[in-house]
Amino acid sequence: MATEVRTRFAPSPTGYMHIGNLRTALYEYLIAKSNNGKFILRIEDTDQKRYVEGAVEVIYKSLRLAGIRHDEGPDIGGEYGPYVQSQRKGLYLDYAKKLIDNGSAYYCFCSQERLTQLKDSYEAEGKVFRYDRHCMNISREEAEKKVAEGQPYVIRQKMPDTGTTSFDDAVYGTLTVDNSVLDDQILIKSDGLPTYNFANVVDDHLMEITHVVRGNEYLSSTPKYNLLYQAFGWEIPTYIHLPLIMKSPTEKLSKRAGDPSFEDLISSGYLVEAVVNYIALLGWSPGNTDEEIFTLKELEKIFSLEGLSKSPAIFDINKLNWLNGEYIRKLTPEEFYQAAYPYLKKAVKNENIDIKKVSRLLQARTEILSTIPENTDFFDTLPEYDTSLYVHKKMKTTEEIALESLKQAEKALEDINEWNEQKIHEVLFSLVEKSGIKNSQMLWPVRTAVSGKAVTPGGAIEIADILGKEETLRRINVGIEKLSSK
RNA sequence: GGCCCGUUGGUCAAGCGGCCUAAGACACCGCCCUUUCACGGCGGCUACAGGGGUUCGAAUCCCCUACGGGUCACCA
Repeated sequence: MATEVRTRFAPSPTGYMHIGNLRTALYEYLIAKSNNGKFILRIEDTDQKRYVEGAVEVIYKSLRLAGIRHDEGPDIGGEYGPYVQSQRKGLYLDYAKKLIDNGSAYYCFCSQERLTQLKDSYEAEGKVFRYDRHCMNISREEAEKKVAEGQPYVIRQKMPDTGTTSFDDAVYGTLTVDNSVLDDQILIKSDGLPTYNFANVVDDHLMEITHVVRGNEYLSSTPKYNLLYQAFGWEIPTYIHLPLIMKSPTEKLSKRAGDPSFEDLISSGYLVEAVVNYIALLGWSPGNTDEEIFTLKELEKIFSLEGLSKSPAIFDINKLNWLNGEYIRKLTPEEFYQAAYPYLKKAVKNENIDIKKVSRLLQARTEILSTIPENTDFFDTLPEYDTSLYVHKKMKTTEEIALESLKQAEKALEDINEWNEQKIHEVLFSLVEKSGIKNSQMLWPVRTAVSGKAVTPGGAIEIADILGKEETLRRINVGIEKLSSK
């Protein structure tokens, strides 16, 4: 059997699911699934200084929420565990030693101070920093003696002095760099833990990862990875570097700048499916089709590497809004009601209001759930408004006409026994017919009176129905008084 | 700054040498529907960064320039 495709999402637990990270996870998942492969979750917590309480839970939660299910991971196990790097600590040192054995790495005892000085002097000369290999020629015996004595040390990768290193990337093609720009990077830190770069290579190999998918900020460190694979004699995986997600042409999307995380988007009224769909389209295109609404299941079928783009994509909230609206309209009324309920409850506390009816009015008019309270608060309390609201050119209304219409409406509405949309409709329209005015000359004033707003979800009749007879008449009366006192 | 990558309308993008006087979507603007708003329908607006090649022919290939980004840690 051909080797199974295995991808991995390897976040470091920072307590925050960045949109870019989520997209990386999504693509990794999709690459695996579109090839009937496996998607693995591995936690990269080799930086102890950055440890954040509960951060791993955020990762689980976000992935679960997004519907991105891993086949192996710390929480569910698998044949290649453990899946947390800090729990694999012992293993990296042994691998680093193998590299020392074959001459691809060496011990280094340089102090932070020396390194800092070195860096400063390079900087002063305007040169790029490269470790000066001060420790490279320490003999193996001497080095091991120092280690045995307990001297702090790191292990560095020995880069070739001359020549070039090339690697293939599935989206960027073949890339070549001069070896002279490669720094003898640290593999094992003085705390004994591996650096990200080293742990990554070792774990990806051990976990038989076939496709290494990551953000394009890793593009320039990839030659070092290749050299590491070669030094071990391991098979080089397929590299897939993803273009960045930007907030503007010149700024990255970032937490520090206050850009929303996945959870932020969800809690501000975006639907999970819409967000997932949207980010799938940031940096990837399904190709020659006009379709752009896809479920995760559909994406699992159609995703392909060819659609990956090389250039950065700007996160466009407008398009997300639209897509979210599309998803909202696709919900059944009941599903929408469930989703809208918490937002409705924020604005509409009056028990007499049938929020289910409000919900029905809202579904076609809502793009982001969080806008619901501001659009429905008038059901609870009639806002203060100016009589100029009654004047609308296109509706052909003036304050005089409005006053007259409201007076007629009030009288006619009072006679309704069975208060429902149909009845209200009949009454109001017969009024229109009787007085020979335009529909709008009756309905605009009524809508204005019952809502106190220029824009509302639903029209006069729907709102009156929801408000109930008593409240409707009360509000119409308020309107009459406002207009009469002018 | 060195190295690496990128550049189709405001945004996401199709396009892989002739089908391109360049798709589709979002946004924006207009019209229609309509009791407001929305939904829906119809239409409009804007793009191959610039310059050189290669070729019968270039958005597509090559080079240069400009601009943007990434990266140069005992962070990931």
